[in-house]
Amino acid sequence: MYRPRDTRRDQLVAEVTNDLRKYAADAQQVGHAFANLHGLGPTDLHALIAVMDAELLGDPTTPGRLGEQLNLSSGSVTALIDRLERAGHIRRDRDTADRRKILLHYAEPGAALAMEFFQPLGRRTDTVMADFTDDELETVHRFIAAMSTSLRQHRDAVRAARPGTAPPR
Amino acid sequence: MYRPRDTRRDQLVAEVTNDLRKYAADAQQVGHAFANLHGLGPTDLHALIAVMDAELLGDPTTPGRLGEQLNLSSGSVTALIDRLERAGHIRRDRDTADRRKILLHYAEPGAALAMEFFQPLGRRTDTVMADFTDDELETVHRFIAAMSTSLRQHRDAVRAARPGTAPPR
DNA sequence: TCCATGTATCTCGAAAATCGAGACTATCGA
DNA sequence: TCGATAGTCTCGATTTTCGAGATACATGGA
Repeated sequence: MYRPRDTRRDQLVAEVTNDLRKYAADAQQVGHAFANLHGLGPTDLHALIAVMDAELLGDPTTPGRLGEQLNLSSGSVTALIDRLERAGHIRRDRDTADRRKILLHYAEPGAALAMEFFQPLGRRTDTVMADFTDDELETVHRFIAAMSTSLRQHRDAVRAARPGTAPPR
Repeated sequence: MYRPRDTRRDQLVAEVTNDLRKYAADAQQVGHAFANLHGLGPTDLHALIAVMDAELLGDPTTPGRLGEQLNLSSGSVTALIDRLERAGHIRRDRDTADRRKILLHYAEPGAALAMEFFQPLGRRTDTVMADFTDDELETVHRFIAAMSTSLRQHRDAVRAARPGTAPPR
């Protein structure tokens, strides 16, 4: 079978694949920088992001869900939350509806630090986006969203094949 | 000053920003799935990715560089490499040019597992890319590369602002 | 050549994070 | 009300990481 190589198409696919890997690595580095600045371990960083994400979506996490996301045992989650609460990054609130649950909220000292850290980054990314037309951003949106979907499908397929890990909820 | 809200533009920017965050989170989940499948901790996973990346670029890492990337002390790096070597994922080779250095290579049992895991994902992403024209992929490439650059600039700016070492955990 | 200095990795004891089974409390359905 | 279940926490054991030396090789100058 004939497989054309070195076409523009091949090169583009390779470049985009590479871009994605590099982007993920760079994002991680930025996270690391933030964590180091505030004396946080890698787990603490991921936890903060998860808590913030959930709160932005209007659906605060609980220790249980956090543990699933980060693949931590319940004991580790308790220790983790203790740490973050002691450091002033998050706050525990009991759910008024189901009083077994604890809702995790971003607390003030930490939120302010995060703002200070990420605001300059936001300005940079705004500048980048200014170089793209609406239609181009639409294309980017379509692409990344589709890639995300692929990732999730792959993850679910893998989990289904080996029922060792927690299935999706 | 008048700031238009809810324009298509605003919505696009918000969507893309959200896409990027979600993509990073999904990629992380996939990594987690792989790690769980093979009994690897989060550090081990990052280390494997770094080793593989470096090798693909034709410039194998060393324990020292790995420690910098993962923010690990030299002692932890040694333990980490011991672990991965014992599990058959990587291999130590002494550099013939500078015999103080150790070059880290992907070893066979681990490489095969990674292939098996990621090949289906590659097929999925190929399918996604097939839905985009060359020009669209070019746009995506330009966008992600520019975003990566922003991330690195931000990271460097932050590092420059706070020289010296990270505060203690 | 020889020595001083610097770089790269490893050793080892102490500290920290994580695990996992069990306890405790709250909720929900019968 | 009672039993089953869900969500979180406690605590001892295990794993991972830290960080200060120790060791080995490299490099440059006297």
